[in-house]
Amino acid sequence: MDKAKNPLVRYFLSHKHRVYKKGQIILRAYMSAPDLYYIEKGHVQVYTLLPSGVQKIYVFYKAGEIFPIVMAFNKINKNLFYEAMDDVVVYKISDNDFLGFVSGKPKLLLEVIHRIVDIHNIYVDRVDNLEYTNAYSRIIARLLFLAKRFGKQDENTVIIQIPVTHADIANSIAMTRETASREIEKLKKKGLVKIKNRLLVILDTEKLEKELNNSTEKRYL
Amino acid sequence: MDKAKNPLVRYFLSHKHRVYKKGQIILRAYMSAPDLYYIEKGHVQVYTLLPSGVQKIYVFYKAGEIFPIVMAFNKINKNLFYEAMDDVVVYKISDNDFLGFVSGKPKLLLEVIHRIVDIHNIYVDRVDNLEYTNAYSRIIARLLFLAKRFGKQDENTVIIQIPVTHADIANSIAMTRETASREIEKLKKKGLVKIKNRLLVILDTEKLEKELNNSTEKRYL
DNA sequence: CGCAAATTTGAACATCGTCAACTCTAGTGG
DNA sequence: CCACTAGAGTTGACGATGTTCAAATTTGCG
Repeated sequence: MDKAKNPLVRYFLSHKHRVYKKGQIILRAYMSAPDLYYIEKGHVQVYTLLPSGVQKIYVFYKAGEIFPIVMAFNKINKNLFYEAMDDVVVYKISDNDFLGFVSGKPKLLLEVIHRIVDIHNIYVDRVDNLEYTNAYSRIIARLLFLAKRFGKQDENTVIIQIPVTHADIANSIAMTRETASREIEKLKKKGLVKIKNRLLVILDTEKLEKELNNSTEKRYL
Repeated sequence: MDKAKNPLVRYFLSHKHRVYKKGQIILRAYMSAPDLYYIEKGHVQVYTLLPSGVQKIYVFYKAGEIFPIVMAFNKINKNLFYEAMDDVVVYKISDNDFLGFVSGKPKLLLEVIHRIVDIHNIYVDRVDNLEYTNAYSRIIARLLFLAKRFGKQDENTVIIQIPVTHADIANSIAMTRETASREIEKLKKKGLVKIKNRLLVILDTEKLEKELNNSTEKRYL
């Protein structure tokens, strides 16, 4: 997505920017038609808070993405928190401004479609992920997903460039922190992943994919 | 969605219709740009086949819906089967015809957005559903979802008007058929659901929602 | 009526959640 | 530069829950 040439992004960039620090809530969407944000820098996590105080994480967003773009076209409202995961810079516009800007413009509407489809693909992946019934497979699937979405090639390893804790991972795949910890430990011992500078590193993506297939053999093969 | 007034649906209807019987595969999407179908009558289930032969069900579609609309805008391809669940009538157009027809037309593009968002909402629900860690909650959440999407009010009960087996339900929420059976049995004994004409009937939606809250108390309250 | 599909049930076993205690790490301030 | 602290991660024991496999039973359709 070339920012300079993209009218939708340019429209966001023509507004005032805002800066958030790790842990700050950028948006709490509980009513309809919340403002829309373009992420210039950093990562944002979306979660709902269960009565227990446990976070149920839906998605991680990264620079270049717009949220919550689906809500601009949705009647359904959920009580969601959008929280900065590191230093974040966003540009904000109102739901009305956004709809006004794209309305009647086929090219922009097509871009909106593609952006919604991108987010939809993330959810399809989530469903695939959550359908694995054993914790080991779920963790591997999650790591492969994070690598695909946030990974940076570094020689023949992939560094997952997003500051996620074990708790974050666990909260996003219906698992406890302890189990996530234990399963990641297994992967470390097998030489499939490691930690470097507080970031997860996948040492061999192909091997990890094979491990995922093997781990589901009992049930699925 | 008023068919007579809807240009997109009218466009589908101007093509030849096709009829399928229960169990027939309408579409097998494994390459890009598959044809698009408008469902005039009946239900269609989408699944992938795991190496074991087990079905992993993604979605159930009903009359008035278009599939696979997201694929028209997607680079990602999955090996999906679209199978008739009962007598189905569809109208088919090619991916190219579809894109040609909507391109440059803001009103149609907006309708496409809304249709994609509707499907997206189903997946969001799926994720919510799968995040429940105990089988009982997962079953209840699934039944409430099916009731919302396929339910017909009948006095003060809701009949789920789609021919799903226990295996179908189980395959869509990462559970074995046996467990689904046992959990549904619990619900029957509690007088929350029953079977009528091979269809699931929810006797009291509010009570069932309360039951869902109670069943998650330990973990979430 | 008979068959195939769908469902039910039981018992043994594996997995994961729970709880509690402990260790490690990075960042803070003296 | 070190001590302190809060957050993050690790580990073990135990029990609850769901899977597995096998067998019996029910259901609906031709």
